[in-house]
Amino acid sequence: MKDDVIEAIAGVCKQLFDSDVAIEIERPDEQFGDWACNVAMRLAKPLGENPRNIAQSVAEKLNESEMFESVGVAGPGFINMTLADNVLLESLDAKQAEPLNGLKVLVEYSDPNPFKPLHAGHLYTTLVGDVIARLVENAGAKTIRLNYGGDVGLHVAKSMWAIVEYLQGELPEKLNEIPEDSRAEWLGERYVEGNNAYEENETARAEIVETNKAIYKVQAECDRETGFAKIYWTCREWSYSYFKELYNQLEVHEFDRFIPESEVTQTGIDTVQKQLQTGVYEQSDGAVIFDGEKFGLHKRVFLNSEGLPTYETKDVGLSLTKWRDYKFDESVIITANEQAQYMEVVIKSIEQFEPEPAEKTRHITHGVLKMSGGVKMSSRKGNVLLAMDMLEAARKAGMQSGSAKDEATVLAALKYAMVKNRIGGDVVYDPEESVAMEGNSGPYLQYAHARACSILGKAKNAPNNEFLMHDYKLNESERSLVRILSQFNEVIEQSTVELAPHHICTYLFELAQNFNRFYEKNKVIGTEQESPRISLVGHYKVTLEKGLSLLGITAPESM
RNA sequence: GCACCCGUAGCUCAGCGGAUUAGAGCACUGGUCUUCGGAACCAGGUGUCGUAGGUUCGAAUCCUACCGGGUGUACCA
Repeated sequence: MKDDVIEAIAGVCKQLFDSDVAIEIERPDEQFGDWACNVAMRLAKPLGENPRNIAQSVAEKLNESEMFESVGVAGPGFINMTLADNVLLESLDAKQAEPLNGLKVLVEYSDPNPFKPLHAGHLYTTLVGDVIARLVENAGAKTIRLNYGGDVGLHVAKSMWAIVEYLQGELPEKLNEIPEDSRAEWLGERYVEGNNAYEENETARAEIVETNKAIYKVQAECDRETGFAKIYWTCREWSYSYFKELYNQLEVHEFDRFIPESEVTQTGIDTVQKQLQTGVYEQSDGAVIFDGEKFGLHKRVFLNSEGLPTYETKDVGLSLTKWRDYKFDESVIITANEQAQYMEVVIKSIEQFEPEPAEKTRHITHGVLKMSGGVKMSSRKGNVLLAMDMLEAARKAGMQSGSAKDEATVLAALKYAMVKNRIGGDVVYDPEESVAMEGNSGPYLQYAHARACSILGKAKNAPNNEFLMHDYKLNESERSLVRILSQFNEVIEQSTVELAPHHICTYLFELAQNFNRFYEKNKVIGTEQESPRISLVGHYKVTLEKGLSLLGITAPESM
């Protein structure tokens, strides 16, 4: 429909002014019509004519078309178009575009580290990533969900050191004493101990550095026999089980692949050493670095003076592993803001010797999740808000308010609160507000859906567009609903292109409000207009459901 | 110091070149009130769009400087 409108305007401009200007149209305020165009202002200069006069002649020409109910001129020279009802109604059946059809897109997100607590930020990044992956998949891409995590490295060493201290030796059998349901918590406590020891105690620090090397050795030798190795593998498994437990509870899409750091480390090291010969990386103070300053970026260490790989090198290994295994068309990586400039350096370095994957990588960064009330979360301290705590906070708020008693509603509340803001800024999470029945919330939308279902359940006939197509004269609130329904595909497309799911939230909320207005004014069941209105309600129901599903939110028929 | 992100109503945010009235939600005040599920609808008003310049027919939106907050800036991630 949008293309038809553009074509019509372009035709008129050609005819009237012999002009080939690119036509752009936008959705204006409802009071101005369905579409608005600013060509007149753009043509004013080249034609040396008053924009309002130009607009006037274009509008007159457009008015001859049956496509429009009316075309007018307003303000400095806007051409405002109101579509004929039947054109608007037909547009509801337009197929959704699949801008990524046939492409292979990797989406990496969540990325928790084994041996470390799953904090609230992981929950946020997981939900954001899940929605982005859904968007990409919906756009027709072959979508591969990746989850990368550090099963080697200093943070693991800190935990392993504290675990061995706790067990009073490399005694894997003593792990059996840890109750199954408190393993994750127990591991989290060990990480905090190890981390504190590393910062406060020099002896411990030295031991942890040794432990770090020992872990690399376990990996290199595929050691599964020594006590130390057994502890490592067991606790690593505990971590992964716990991640999956959280994902299950959040009802996010399954990952196609978990890529542990250990799997890509060697590729990274080999690559960095090879490119050290070519001069991409260079020696400096005993370390191997990439001098990003040549590109206006930072200098970064890739191999430290101990010869061990840093995260940079592992990310090089990860990128090349992705490229080798998938030959993707696009690779999306979702992390917190703090990694923005770091990632630029890593990608810039890869670009020097393997430009294709580097250019096809898109890094999206999000802000920090905060709890309302201003409790900050520091990943270094032990007293952080954990992912499960947040889920619990949502559940508790749901119970207390009585509005979100079941899990479906709690998840809707939590997920919606996480994605309704533009990605990038910090997010302040307020459990009570998220669970609220009023306002811009997940439960509000679920209710708006259930309400429509209730009407549909009472109808004599199933929704059928035939009834709408036969020159049905829409009243004001009906037309308003049709109008916003017709915008769905554009909103999805915009969200997909920008990878900005919050647009969908804004849209769905407006849609639901619009429907509620329609609902107030128009009785459906048992009226003369029952059939066409049922079709309208049916359309609305499907649209809302589709939109929610893109956000990973269920749309129950009743609540 | 340098780099990146952010500063819009009391609070949480959308808008990111256009329409002499800058929008939502929450909170606050009234009303609709036996409704196809009132978890709804309607009506009320708040803003130097961080500050100051600049570009433009037109700026919350683009540019520059400054102020304020956050993050990053070599062996953590």
